[in-house]
Amino acid sequence: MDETRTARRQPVNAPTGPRERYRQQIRAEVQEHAWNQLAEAGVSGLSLKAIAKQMGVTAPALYRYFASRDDLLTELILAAYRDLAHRVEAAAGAGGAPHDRLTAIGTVIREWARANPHRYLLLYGTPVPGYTAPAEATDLARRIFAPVQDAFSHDPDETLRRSLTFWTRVHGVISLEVAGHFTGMPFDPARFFAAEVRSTLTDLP
Amino acid sequence: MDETRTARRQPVNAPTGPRERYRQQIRAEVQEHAWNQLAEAGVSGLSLKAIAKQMGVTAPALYRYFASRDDLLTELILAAYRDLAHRVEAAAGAGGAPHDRLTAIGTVIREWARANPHRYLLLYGTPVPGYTAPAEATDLARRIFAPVQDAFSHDPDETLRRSLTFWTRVHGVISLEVAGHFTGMPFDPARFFAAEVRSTLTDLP
DNA sequence: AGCGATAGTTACACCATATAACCAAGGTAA
DNA sequence: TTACCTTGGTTATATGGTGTAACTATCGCT
Repeated sequence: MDETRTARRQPVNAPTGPRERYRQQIRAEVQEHAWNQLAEAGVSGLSLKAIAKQMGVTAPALYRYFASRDDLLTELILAAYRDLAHRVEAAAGAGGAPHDRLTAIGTVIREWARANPHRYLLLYGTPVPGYTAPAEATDLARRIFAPVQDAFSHDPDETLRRSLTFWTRVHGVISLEVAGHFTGMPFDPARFFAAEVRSTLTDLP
Repeated sequence: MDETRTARRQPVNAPTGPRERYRQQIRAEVQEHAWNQLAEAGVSGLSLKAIAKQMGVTAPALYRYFASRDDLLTELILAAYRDLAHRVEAAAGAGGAPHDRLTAIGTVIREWARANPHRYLLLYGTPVPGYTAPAEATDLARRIFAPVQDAFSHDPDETLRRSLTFWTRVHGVISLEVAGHFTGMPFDPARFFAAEVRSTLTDLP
């Protein structure tokens, strides 16, 4: 292996040439189109061929950038996890009393889910058939859950139970809402969600 | 139209000849195989061709029984709704105090969901892309929700709020559990679910 | 200036849905 | 009982998806 020659001029982990820049740009463009397809046709409607057509290239060309359709899907999932994790951490990091932080966390999750229903359902909805999440996905899932646990850390014996309660209740409302199971029902999901978070926090000391 | 001739001997709405019996039998057999495929490969792995192969016929033959893959899926969804509706109604119909009925309802839903995760996620998970539920589906969904509302009917002003709270909390735990989001976490989902139902009922007078 | 890696192409194998046209058989009625 | 015709099955085909192989052109780099 003559890696030494390249390694001498480049720190190996930063392969940033014009080619690599172009590559990342194409990858980003593919993911952009993929999100649109996902929003319109769902995960089963995600088609590399259709994306290729929209980009004006043939389908096999995209296999230079993503090993498979599942590979693209994995990257989309990881990107969604990262996005949500950042927002949750930002909401929690703003400080304040634990209950205020939790309210902020719940709010930011719901708003993110409403803005990107397909993204939320991609993470917490029906799992894809034989797909197994990569390690980074579970790491990110933990990072999203961690601020909740942190806010309940004053009583270590009850931290997990309270965190789970908060999570499952928040998810219960959001998932049914973004899946459209509230349509036609005479109530305001936003008010209901706020009330649910509030009552959860007062019931969980 | 010469419908009069056939209508004279048969009451039209009961077409029960040898042909019709065979037809229903084949339809049932297809749905049987479909459930297995659904359990193994998810909704996107449901393949008419594969079912046909398992049944020893060619794929186009099945189009005599189901107009399309979506049509088959619709029937599966309706069958799942009917099954769950029957069980919930049975659990609620057993009588007892409202809180006992609600506990029975929650338990039966969770057990049904754990026994048929794909069925539960088919009803309450990520909705299929362009698919719109038929009227009977929404009717059945209401029938499942009705016993909950009935158990909270003592205070009409609060019935909907309490019913929604019960539903979203039950769904929050079950959906995350059957989607596998609890795997690796150090707690017992059954105990947690029971505690969540109990605390919900004591918090909702 | 020229070498070599890389992005794109076409061609193909495979699988899926769905339709059309055709054939065989079984139920039904005279 | 026989003749009809409805119905279930077939093959052939159009369409569209994933993914691989082989080839070509071009662009970056030395």
